[in-house]
Amino acid sequence: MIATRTKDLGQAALWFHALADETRLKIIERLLEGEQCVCDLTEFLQTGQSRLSFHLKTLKDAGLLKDRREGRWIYYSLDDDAISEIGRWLDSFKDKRLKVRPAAPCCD
Amino acid sequence: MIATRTKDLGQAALWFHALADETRLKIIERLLEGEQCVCDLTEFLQTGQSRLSFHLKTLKDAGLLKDRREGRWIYYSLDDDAISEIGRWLDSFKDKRLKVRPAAPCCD
DNA sequence: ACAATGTATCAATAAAAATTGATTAGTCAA
DNA sequence: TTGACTAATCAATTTTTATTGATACATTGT
Repeated sequence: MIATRTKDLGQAALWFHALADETRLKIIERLLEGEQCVCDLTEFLQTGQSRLSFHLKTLKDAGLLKDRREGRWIYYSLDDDAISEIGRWLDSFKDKRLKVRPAAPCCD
Repeated sequence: MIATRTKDLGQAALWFHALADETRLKIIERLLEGEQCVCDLTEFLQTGQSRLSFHLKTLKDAGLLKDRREGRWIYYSLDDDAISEIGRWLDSFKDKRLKVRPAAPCCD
């Protein structure tokens, strides 16, 4: 269904946009090791608090991260559901790759 | 090695940026079916020639597409090498996911 | 209640990316 | 050679994102 596919593409575009930044990829790479509090990430990334907060929000809004407060600290972690969804989406993409159609001539 | 990893992240960010747009994803989805000439893509996407050309260039610059001229037409296709590279990169990412470290307390 | 700490949010600005229309550059056919 | 056609590129503008510094909010310890 066109509508569904379009919606999927929109969602995928959001995911990819969130991933299209080196700082955010560093965050994710770090979170692969497990949950981290913002203060640790700040130190790890050597960046301003406000800037980090912005990127964390970007990732969270894209559904890639979860956060949880514990006392004054906030811990971020990867959202495993989203990660799997992305994996599934990419697989479905790969599937389409398989059915190659005969070369089309062009423009008519 | 840090330097290498950083370079990889930079490359990945470029890939993801190219993928972070619904129009470009539509192009790729279409190219999964095989090589297409620009005129076909124009019709398929129902968009302006200049705009399409911009997005094709974006994808090509990211190394995701190849093009080839045949007479007055230019055909675009997916660059399989790049696609595999992305796949491998994602797999290496997944691998890191496996070695989960014990939960760190926080900030000291 | 107050001060200190960790983090989000806001407002202003800067930087990057996308859109549009016009122009240019190849290719073909008459 | 001219004209028609396909597609890239350019310039101007608009839109979107990112950065920075300031401020606000929640939590904790005193």
